[in-house]
Amino acid sequence: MKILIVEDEQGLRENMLTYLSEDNNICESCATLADAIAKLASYNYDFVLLDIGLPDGEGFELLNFLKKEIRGEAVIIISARNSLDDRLKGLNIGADDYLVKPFHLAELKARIVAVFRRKSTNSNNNLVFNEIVVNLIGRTVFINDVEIILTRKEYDMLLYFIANKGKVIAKTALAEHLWGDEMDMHDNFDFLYSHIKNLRKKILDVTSNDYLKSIYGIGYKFTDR
Amino acid sequence: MKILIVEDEQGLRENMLTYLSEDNNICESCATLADAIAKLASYNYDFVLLDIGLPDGEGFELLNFLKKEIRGEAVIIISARNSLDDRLKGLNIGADDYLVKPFHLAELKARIVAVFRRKSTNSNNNLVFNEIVVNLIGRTVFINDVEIILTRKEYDMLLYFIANKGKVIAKTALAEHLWGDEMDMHDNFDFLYSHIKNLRKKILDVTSNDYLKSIYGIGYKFTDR
DNA sequence: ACAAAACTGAAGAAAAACTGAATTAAAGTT
DNA sequence: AACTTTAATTCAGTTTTTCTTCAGTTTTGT
Repeated sequence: MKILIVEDEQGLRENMLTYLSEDNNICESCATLADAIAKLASYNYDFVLLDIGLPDGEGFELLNFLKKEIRGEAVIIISARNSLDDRLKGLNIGADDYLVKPFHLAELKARIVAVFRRKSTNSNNNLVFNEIVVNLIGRTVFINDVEIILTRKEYDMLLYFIANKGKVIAKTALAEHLWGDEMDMHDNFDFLYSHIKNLRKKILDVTSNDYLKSIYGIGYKFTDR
Repeated sequence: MKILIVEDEQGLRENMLTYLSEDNNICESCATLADAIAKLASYNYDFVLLDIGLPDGEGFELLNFLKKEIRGEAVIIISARNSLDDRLKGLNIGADDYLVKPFHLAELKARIVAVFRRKSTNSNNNLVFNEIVVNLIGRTVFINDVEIILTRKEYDMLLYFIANKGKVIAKTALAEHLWGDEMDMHDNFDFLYSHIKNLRKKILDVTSNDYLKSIYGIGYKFTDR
């Protein structure tokens, strides 16, 4: 999962960054609204963890920005304020959840999983696409009730594909989602090809359906037809 | 937004009706399953706010009805029951959100907006021209429900044609759109002809209508007559 | 009927994608 | 901390797909 942390309290920010990164998420962080908007303009994230009280404005402004652009990022508001008004304001503008400081990092993690699950429309902790079942909690994948063992990158890739099933995903977008902005892939997608190949093989070993379609010159599409 | 409120508690029903109507929604209400089904049969709504405990049955039945009919209405369940089982049941059958009584009307409103946003974000972006349907998200093209597979140039071309349907498009304009201004095509349009030919063939294979008309000396026109 | 424009199929060139194996890096163990 | 195991990345060679070119054919407007 690719997460942007917007929080000006340095200690908390770094704690979140460390904690969530340990869980194999691609995390980036910043401390101001301006930085956040800059990052959101250039990259796609699955999640934005958004503090309300920021040095250069209220987090709500960012929420408005995302709403106007009709973006897909899930937003969890993090705030010391617990009034009903603030909660409603956040939810009205389009936040997916609201977390009041102080909180346990474990709870943050649980909420991230819950929101992601809800966004993907299904009920329990599983993300399902035909015979493919991804368990978000255990990071396990079952296909036709056979577990397939995936590496980190393969798992993240599959999750991204299933979350975007049916959509064409550009190689650049995929690479960016998996590696963040640190990766400089000047026309070289060898590392991507390599993981794609391995994931594809593992899926094909237990399925006759080639879900992972290549779109020549563009990227990939995960679909059943 | 057109909203149907299904709730047997008179006080709550009228409160919701008043509150949501103030917000420029068209609201109608009823108190029984039977009435709700009658209304849904005759009118289209954007939203159904559905109480579970009704005098003549459980709201879940209505949910099943809607699901079987594959209707587009968003459903928010309203219930005094807060058990995980009930929540899951509702969400599994296809509700979009679940609200536990008692609740603030402001929160109801926030959820309606949130669900609407989620729904409209997920809706696919299609470009349609007669029997030709181009799905921009999936980068697919269906003609009479048959998928035709296009290369990059062909797809871009078709998109440009449909975006400019009925208009005459000069070859130079088309070439510039597909290759940019760096292409030096001094009177030689062979490369264009080649792609035109291929696209035309793929369309003609599944249609009897020759959409792609040549305008001698000028270019092309994409039209159905 | 003529010349210009448009079309066609096939072939070669180019770009993109894939593969297996080797190397390097990271994670996990004792 | 040294060692083992696993995963990620790089690389060179191969295959696939698409793009472009070209020579010959057909259509079009005058």
